[in-house]
Amino acid sequence: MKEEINALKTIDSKQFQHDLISWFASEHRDLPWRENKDPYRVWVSEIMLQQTRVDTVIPYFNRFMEWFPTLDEFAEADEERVLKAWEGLGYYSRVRNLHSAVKEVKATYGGVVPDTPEEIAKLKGVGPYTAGAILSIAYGKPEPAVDGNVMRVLSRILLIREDIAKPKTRKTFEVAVRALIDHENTSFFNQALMELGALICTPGKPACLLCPVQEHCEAFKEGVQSELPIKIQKKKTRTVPLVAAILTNHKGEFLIHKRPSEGLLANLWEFPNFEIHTGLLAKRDFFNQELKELLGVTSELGELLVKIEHVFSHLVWNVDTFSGVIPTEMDQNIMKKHQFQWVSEIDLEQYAFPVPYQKMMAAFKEKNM
DNA sequence: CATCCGTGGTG
DNA sequence: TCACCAAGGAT
Repeated sequence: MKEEINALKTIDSKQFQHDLISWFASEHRDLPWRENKDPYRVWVSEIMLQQTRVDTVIPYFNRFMEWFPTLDEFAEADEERVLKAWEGLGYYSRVRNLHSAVKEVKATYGGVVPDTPEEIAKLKGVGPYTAGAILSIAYGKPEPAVDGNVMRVLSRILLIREDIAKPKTRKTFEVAVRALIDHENTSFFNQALMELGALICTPGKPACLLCPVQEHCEAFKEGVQSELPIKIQKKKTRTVPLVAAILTNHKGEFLIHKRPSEGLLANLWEFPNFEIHTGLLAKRDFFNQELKELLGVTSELGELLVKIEHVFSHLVWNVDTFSGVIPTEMDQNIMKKHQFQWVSEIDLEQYAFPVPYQKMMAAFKEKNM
């Protein structure tokens, strides 16, 4: 059963384009990635903005462009620096995929971001939204860039009641955008839809009285704007108990561990920690049992340093964190094999740590001050 | 298609 | 306090 978008038959698309783009031209925010149309800058900004607020992205984007001003320079950057640029932003596979894709662009396309849907869609981390965003914003191609904003805005304007949580629903909105998009200004049109969603047509109570396309909006006519979009999703987060320790040696160096290359927080660094799968032992004893089994050494742990609860999108960590020392020498081969390193306090700054471990270190420094 | 993948802001 | 969210993509 194919849903039909009835409102597409009656909407005045030319007038809609004009009202929307005129509003955007005068009311848009001055954001750093809007300084020019450099496809590389557009690309980086779109990846950063995935599931992430504008205010959060701005400082990261500015620093990223200082560190890696051009596509070529980013392609040559080393992995550790790349992860450091993303530290704290979350969804770290975004930047690993971006780095991989940029290297691909340099190698295959001479450093020029491709401008066709077929080529750009092949790049790692570039899905339907990002492909459309780069093509329309940087290259003026009439491609839809359907994100959460666009689905919310158009679900109201066109009275589309499909569940936007379902993957196939995006296709319905792509059809709508193709029917409405201004071929003379694809960049402003797509950005304006998103800007409208961010500033006026917001999730809770949209500011319809300020809306430049109010007269085109079916939901406003019916007074049902707050009921749209339809979105049903379930949420079941499991809680994972962990025990962690900030461990130092006689030189005052810290023991850190590089996480696996796949899965949660891939390739980032952490302090030694273990998931608790038995309640039989005291947490401190459990930690030492696991550490002994893994690295062949025993730590001397102090009192509990801090309890940390960290909420991810799909799970919760409960981490009991200790501080302690490892008084004995450790086998270099075992350390290397399991991706452990001793690093000085100064050198810790070179490594990318996810937020929960930053909290642990903050507590450690507070206590030892 | 459902699940995995971060973080900080908000009512 | 807590559910919901914010310019999604990979598997």
